[in-house]
Amino acid sequence: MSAISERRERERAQRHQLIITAARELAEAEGWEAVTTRRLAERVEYSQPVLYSHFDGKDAIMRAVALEGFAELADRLRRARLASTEPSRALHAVGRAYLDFASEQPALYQAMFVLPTDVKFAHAETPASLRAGFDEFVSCFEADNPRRELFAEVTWSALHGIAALAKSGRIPPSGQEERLDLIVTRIAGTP
Amino acid sequence: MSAISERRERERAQRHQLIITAARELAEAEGWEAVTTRRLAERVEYSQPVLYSHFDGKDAIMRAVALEGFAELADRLRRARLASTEPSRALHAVGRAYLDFASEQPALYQAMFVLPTDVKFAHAETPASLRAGFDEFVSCFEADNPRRELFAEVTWSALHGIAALAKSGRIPPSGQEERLDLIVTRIAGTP
DNA sequence: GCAGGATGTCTAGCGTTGCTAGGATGTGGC
DNA sequence: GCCACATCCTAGCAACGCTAGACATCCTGC
Repeated sequence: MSAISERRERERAQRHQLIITAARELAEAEGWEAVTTRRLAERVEYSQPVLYSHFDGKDAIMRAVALEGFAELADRLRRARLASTEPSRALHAVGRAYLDFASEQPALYQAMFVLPTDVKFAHAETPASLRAGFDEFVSCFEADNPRRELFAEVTWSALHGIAALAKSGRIPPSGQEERLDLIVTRIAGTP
Repeated sequence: MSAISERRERERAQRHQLIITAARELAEAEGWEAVTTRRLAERVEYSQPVLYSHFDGKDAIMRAVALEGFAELADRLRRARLASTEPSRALHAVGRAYLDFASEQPALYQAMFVLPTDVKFAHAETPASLRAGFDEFVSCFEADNPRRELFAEVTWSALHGIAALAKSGRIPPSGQEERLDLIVTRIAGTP
């Protein structure tokens, strides 16, 4: 109520964000398997139990990181789509932005789309930013296409496939551009 | 050298396979996170250190399970391709066989294509069965298509994308058939 | 100004993980 | 029959996620 408790709440929110950022940086630097509650606590210069006063556990921290990623991804996809001069190239631009995001921040991408999660996808409780990111793909298809949601879903899935396989070393990371071209031209039907 | 040591070697090989099978069954029943060295040892009715006399650690066991999966998958894909009467439907048949494999044995699929691995893909040391599985996709495209390897790679990646996202609950598992249709018709170009 | 209560943080510890050292057991060869 | 060797198990290590309970600190009301 008082100014004091307001200040405390503010500090608490800052620390909350500090934990998320630290977890994200640590994961990006050394992978999620290196993100232990002990190391994370040391990094934010608090003891372990403090983490549990902010989050329900390690999974909840990863969830918070993923949510941050959804918002950033949606923003990048949106800007890529709007920046593409001709609409026929929009899907290509969005696809490249998606792949860039995945390769530039592999740990973040992993938390969002690979690791087990309880975030709801395609559901009433789906985070708005996640839905917004998906809608960027949908917007790349003609509004009168009754199957545009399906097209968007499959395009996204295909991009996820090459992103995931490239990250884990199962396909050479060098050919992503060629694969993107093929996916876009074949699925969007714009040769 | 003697018959006795031969028998011992035979028993050892049996136990080796027993460990792999037990790990696979346990993973399929309760997920890989439930496959601990203790539980696995209990299941094969030996003590923990015995596992380490056969494998270099838990990762090596998962690797052995994955290798078994590669052979089985290649076999299923091959039979699906050969069973399809018209060549134009071959890719569809192989794709469905791939998705069936992934959904019927999710833990096995995960060890093969999702979890971190040091198995070499698209490399000189690539296991023959893995290469054989990939070649089934390649064979679905015309031999005179100079980009058939790329087409196969992208088709496989797209199928992996929908398989992985469906398994982790990120797309509804119910629409796989529709997605398969779209991938095959758009990429193979056979409407 | 000072006691009382609430809030916040830490130390210490529990059960489990992957993995390993060293001792006990039992078999094979001379 | 005895020694040497191979095999296997008990016991333990460090690190993991997570939590209970003690300690300190700060705000409130008299």
